[in-house]
Amino acid sequence: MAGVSVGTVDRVLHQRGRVSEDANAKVQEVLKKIDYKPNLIARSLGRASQLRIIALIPNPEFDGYWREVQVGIQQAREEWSHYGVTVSTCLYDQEGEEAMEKVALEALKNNPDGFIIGPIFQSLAIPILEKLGDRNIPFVLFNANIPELNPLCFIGQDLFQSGVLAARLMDSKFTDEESILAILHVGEDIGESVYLMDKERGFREYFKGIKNNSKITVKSLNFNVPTHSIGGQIEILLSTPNLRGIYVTTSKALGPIASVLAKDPRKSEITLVGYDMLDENLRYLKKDVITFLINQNPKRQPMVGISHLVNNLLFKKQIPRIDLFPLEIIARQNLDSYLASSIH
Amino acid sequence: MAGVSVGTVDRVLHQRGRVSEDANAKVQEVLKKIDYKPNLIARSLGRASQLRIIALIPNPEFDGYWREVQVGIQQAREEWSHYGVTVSTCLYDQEGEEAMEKVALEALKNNPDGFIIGPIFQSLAIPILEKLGDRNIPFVLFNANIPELNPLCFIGQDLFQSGVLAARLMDSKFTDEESILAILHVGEDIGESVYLMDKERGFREYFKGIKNNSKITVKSLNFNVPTHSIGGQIEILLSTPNLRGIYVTTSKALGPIASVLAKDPRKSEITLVGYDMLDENLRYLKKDVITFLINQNPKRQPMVGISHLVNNLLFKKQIPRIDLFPLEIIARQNLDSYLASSIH
DNA sequence: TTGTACGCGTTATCAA
DNA sequence: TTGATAACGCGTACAA
Repeated sequence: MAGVSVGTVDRVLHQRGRVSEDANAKVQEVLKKIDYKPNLIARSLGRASQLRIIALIPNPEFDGYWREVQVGIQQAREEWSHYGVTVSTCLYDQEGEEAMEKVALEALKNNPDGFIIGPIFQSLAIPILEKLGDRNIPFVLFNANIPELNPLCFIGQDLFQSGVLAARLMDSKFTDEESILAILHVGEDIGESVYLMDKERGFREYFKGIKNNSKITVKSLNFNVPTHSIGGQIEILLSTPNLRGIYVTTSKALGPIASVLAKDPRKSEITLVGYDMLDENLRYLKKDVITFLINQNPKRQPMVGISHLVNNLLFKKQIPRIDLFPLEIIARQNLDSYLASSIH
Repeated sequence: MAGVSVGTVDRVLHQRGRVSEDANAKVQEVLKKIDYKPNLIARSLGRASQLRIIALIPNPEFDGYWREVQVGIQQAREEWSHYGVTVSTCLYDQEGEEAMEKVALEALKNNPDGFIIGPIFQSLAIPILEKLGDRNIPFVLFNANIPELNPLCFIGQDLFQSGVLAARLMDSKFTDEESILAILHVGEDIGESVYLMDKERGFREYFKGIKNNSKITVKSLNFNVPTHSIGGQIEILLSTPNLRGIYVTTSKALGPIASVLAKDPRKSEITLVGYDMLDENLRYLKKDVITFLINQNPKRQPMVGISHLVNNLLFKKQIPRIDLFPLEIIARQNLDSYLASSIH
């Protein structure tokens, strides 16, 4: 249309230089006239280059949340395989042979094009992310953010607001009288997990704005012990008079807590709110022991993260710096609709 | 790899016949060995044919719900434009020059490859769908289903369960005492809209299973009048003693109802539950006049519908007969997270 | 500074 | 019944 060859058009499109003013102008004009949009699909066809992505997540052996994450990574792998993208998963342990740093260094040897990382131990993650920064390897974080190390993008949720929402869901008929509400941080080192504090702050904030807030007492507890041995501590908690609600800030150990509560005669008066649609949680949601779950979308977080990486690295698209997921409320009554839906 | 030409492989892949037993076997074997998956991208590149889709929806002039639907169609149009798919929107009125049948017949003249239809008047839609069936033109329905005419696929929600959920969300501290709950069907001819009755049945069902159900009375009302003149009727309703909740079964006219309720001194004791994140609804959700919204995803319904159509017609993929969306609960506290999220 | 030629995986057409 | 070949939109290598 501009009377020049495809080579010239290509040079104009990608500003590779070596184009005369004249040709440039003619091409630009046509581009505008036809509102040219590149066909990203065709682009990926004609490309020789492969994109190698490393997904670095904790070993999900005994953790339903991270097992879901792994499923999401697998789905992303299939989704992008036709574009010449490979995604390798690297699992790390909290310490020992397979510690985060060792695993990451090993992965770096194949010099990959980008990382997607779920960092659960901040202090251990930082040196790695700094190294990636030095070597100019882009990375996307999900689940927990470390904004100072400026990831290409962060995928997660607004944790403060998540706490506010949990509080709202607890504000039921039973919190009308004198009430005690417990916040439970289970199974994570609270020092490492700044993000759990955001949830707690949000939770407390909600009740500041409520009418009968003088009647409500919020207590927070850290249960940093092996999951299977918290039964005793829960029973002590349940003996608290006027206990009306329990907010468990991680998906971990919600099941064990629910199992103890299920046997308590006061279970119908105690609202239990936690996170994520893990099998064990769903069992207790169906029995009305868990009142509400807030879905953190463990499967979609890495999927979207990988999709952002590909869009940026392969298709040179702009991607958001932060992508916060909706805070999905799951009750017994809408659970099936979430399980059945294909868009999930 | 099989020692035959691409032409032969193509014939095997698409079972076009005219292939010798021998060649067929050799190709099949290789396909299995390499776990062949077709590259949909390349397929759409090398295809001459265009796919023409007609979206047939009511004129959204004064209806926020259907305006959202239109936005979704527009997004789908952009999404698929690079695959040689065109989507034309046809609007119909309830009657007159632009009645559903006339518009549909007009659209048929360009013999399109498929339809996506939001049928709001069952009786008017049936003859059209029958004609499509006769002419073997596939169609996807959304919003309301008419299973007898076997659409290629139906996109929507479980309406009975939607009613159950609405009831659950109303079961708050205020329904502890003697309570009256009102179901409002607004702005639709209830005879045409069987689906509203499903919501009502679900709503009533919930309270059958509840402890103090003897104290709860559920009333249903049809407000089939111009939206702007229902103010008076609402005020009469609000004067009902012990009114504790209002469930509006359509997204229409939730705003006007909320605006009346907002001025009522008892607003904090009356739970108002309705549908969809329309601007007007969000205003009242933020003011705590509307307690919960259930999101029907007016934007995504047509998007997914069109995507199913394309996958089936262009890529010959299997698609579900029914695709039910999750029943998303929107409260003031998680509203922003839904508005901000890119995955929505 | 510009143009040509090829390849990506697939479909479609035509000749053998 | 089979195979050769052009085309789709793009990136890239190389020749002019």
